Amino acid sequence: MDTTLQEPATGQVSLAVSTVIFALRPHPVTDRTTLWLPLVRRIRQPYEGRWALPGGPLRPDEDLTASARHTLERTTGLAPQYLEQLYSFGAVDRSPHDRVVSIVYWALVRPDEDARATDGENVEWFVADEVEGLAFDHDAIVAHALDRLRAKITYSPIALAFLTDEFTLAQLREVHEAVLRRALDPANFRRQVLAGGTVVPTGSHLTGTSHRPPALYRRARQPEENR
Amino acid sequence: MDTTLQEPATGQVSLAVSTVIFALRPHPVTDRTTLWLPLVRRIRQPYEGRWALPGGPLRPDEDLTASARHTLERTTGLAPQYLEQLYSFGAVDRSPHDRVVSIVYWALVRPDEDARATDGENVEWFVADEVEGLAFDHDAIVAHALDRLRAKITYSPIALAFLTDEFTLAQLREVHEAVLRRALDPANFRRQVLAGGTVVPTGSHLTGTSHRPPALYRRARQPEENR
DNA sequence: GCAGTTCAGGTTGACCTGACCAGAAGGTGG
DNA sequence: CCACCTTCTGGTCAGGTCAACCTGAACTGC
Repeated sequence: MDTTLQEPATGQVSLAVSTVIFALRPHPVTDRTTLWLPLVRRIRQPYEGRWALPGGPLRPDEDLTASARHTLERTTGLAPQYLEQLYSFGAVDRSPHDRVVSIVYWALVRPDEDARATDGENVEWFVADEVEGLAFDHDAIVAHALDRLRAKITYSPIALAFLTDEFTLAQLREVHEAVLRRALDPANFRRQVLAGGTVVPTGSHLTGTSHRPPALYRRARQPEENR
Repeated sequence: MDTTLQEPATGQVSLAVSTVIFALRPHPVTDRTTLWLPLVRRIRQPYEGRWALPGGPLRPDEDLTASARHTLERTTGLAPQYLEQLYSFGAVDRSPHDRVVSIVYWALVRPDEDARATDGENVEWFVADEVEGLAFDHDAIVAHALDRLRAKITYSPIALAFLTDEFTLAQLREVHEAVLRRALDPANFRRQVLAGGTVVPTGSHLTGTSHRPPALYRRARQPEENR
């Protein structure tokens, strides 16, 4: 239960659900859009004062995803656009003095939601690739989530979860570039995305730019959502 | 805890570890090698008399993988060649009257081990694609495990976990064909496998066959094992 | 020695990918 | 109004991958 442990359930295994929440924001130094995630400062032993993934104990009347959703609501005030189970961590020594198995979810937050997000108590956002020294085995969990996100964005249209309903191909490409941390050829990217059939043009164009107005796109009827 | 539930821990969430164990055996009708898995007959309510995945409660002093290993030992008497976490299932209504979260692993067993396997009590093997009517949500879990196996065999050398140390490319191809349920071109398969660099020729050949003796291969130094 | 079977390697064409080029279509500043 | 800049959008081209097919090699059994 990591963040809100009450008493050490001696001899018993307790179950927690934690969530790695990703959003895209400009990097404080380079100003390039990068992955951020919210962490919660621990106010109890063990690891008091250290940063940890948001989470809490699983309530008996609550589904796993519902628990992850509550965590998201509590820390960011948001309903996630995308939520998926990541992995379950259960090494006997991952928490001192008690035995905690954590089922970890990961979520993607859209920037428009992110803007109106309200940070909960003791919540602070960090650049995902720069976090370290977290409580428990959460460093490894964050690394695992980053791996999964970077792997999945190459074969799945999850990048759309970072965008609003209408977007330009340049914005979609920017999401990919931020996640993969490398530049992509605009022309090739365009061809691949359109061939995939996951987005369709709306017909209208974005105006007010200081260059040729780009076409707007919308996600196609999503045949399969998750996994 | 699915198989060995003692008392309904009222108001509490209990944690079980179950394992989907795959082995290759000839199909009883077509005689083609296909995927089999062992199931355990439930001797208690709920679902008394129904078949279920082998598993048991997680002990406080036991890692998740260790628990899955014990399950494997108990039901088949074997140490698995390959063991990986599949998914965690935790819907509130997946078990009547009590709340059970199951962390599910999947394992691959080599045929030579399989041959000397001893089936535990109330254990019986079934053709993986034909099981249905299992206890709890185990039908869905088996389907999930099959999906994962079929997806992963296309981009990962896990097929080797179904083979002994030395093998011919035809045997390796037979594993792929059994899992994917379709024939593969021998020449193309050969090229892909050799290009992948996951197997190396031993130099010797298999003799005693009624045709040209095929070369024997061995798995290369495995750089990354799991995941 | 011949038939049958499987191994092992080669060829071909379709397709995908990344790198690159060039015109189109807007705004901006003089 | 016009040169210029930026980005969008479509096209080409070389290299690699993959499936389908073909052919010779090597062994056993009759």
